[in-house]
Amino acid sequence: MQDVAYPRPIVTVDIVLLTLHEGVLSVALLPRPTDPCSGVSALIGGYVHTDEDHTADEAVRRILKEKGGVEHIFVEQLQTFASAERDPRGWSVSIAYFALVPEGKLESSRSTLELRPADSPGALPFDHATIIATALERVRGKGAYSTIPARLLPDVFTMSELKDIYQTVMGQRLDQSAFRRKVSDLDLLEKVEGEKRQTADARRPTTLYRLKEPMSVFDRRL
Amino acid sequence: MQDVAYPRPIVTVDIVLLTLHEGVLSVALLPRPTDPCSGVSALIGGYVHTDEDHTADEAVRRILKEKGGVEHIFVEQLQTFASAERDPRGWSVSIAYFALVPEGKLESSRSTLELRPADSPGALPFDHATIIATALERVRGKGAYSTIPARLLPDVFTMSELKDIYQTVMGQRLDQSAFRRKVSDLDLLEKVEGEKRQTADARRPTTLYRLKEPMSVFDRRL
DNA sequence: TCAATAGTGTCTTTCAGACACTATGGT
DNA sequence: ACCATAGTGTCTGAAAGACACTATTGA
Repeated sequence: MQDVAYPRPIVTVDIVLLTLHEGVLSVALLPRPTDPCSGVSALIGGYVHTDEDHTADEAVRRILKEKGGVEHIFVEQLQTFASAERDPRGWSVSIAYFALVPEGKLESSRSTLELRPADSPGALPFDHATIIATALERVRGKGAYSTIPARLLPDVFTMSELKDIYQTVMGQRLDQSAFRRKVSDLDLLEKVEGEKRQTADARRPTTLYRLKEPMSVFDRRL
Repeated sequence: MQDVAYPRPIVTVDIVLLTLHEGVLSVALLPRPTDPCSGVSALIGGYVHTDEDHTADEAVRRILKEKGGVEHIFVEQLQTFASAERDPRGWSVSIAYFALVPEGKLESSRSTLELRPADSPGALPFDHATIIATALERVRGKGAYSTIPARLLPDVFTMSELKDIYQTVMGQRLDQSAFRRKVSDLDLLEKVEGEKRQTADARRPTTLYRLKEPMSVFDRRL
């Protein structure tokens, strides 16, 4: 590490905030307030504030709270996109993250956020379309081997809802019986007392569950 | 993205260059030429040269060639480490990569590089120990589901050597029969004509193979 | 009692792991 | 002929996927 002569690149974080909207895995976008592509919908993101953010993760949590109105949600680093061409302002580094939020938690900020299907978000500035595609790939790839998809559900949910979320995220049908078997073998859930029926069209009451661990990875697939 | 007032962080890339040395998965280190921790062994890395490197990947390839004397090897982005504390120079971003190289390709630069067991690299400056641990985790986690470990072998190798590499990387014994079956099911290899025996102590001559694709990922484990 | 989901049981196929076996050719 | 490695065949158990079956209760 010699030469400190090189100009420092711009450093931002960008967040692919995913939620389930009308049964479709969707990404939350925000109109850009400033400068390049002002007013155009783009990923939630911003500069790292070197005075207040100790880490990039903290910058992400701050930005999610300030600009997205959400906190205490699942966040994971995705990949870093760094090149001379991705931003008209010059050499830039985007430390990209993805985050999952149950739709309910977005209610307060629904007026400012724009939800688009994550599969086909339409045209986006910079390389944001690529970042979203990468996030989807990660979520789908890791989904079957982790409790990540469950982070799109509220804290308490039914077994069917859990199965449905996995089906939606993975984009494939799952067998109910096998799903139950695997979930209980893996010992991921704990029952919530005071069981009651949830979905309007269920006749028989359903057991409600909650995740035991905030997040777990396994090597069997669900 | 408002406020451009915030000072820009330092941006570097750091590379966990792994190879097999005396049967042990090892990491290649380089004495730091300058400033903080000058002379101390650390990961191969450097500043992004915003004038000549178009992307972070290019910076990595340049640095591997300049400082490690290797090129045309497997490289993959690992994770980005970014915080106010990881470097005494201030808020810094390290875009970390890992790379795999067959030991033979290191010969020319063996005099400058220091090889240490990747599992226990000893004390290292900054957060480099954490970066190495993260790289190992990735290589081991992804190893069983990809041809990544094969990148530690020369282009041409025997089935036994391939199995041995997987065993070493994964740190567990594999069944010869099952390994052969899976590798041939997955259709990863092509035979190399002019087969000959390689390892000194083999009686019967062995078929030599080469990877069909530069890199592939599957969802069965080897 | 019927509709609709909750939840269980079982069969078949596939794969992993273990291990015994045969094949080869340099020494 | 020996023997260490190359390479094959087979058995067992676990898990995946498919699907039929029973259970429950509001309407």
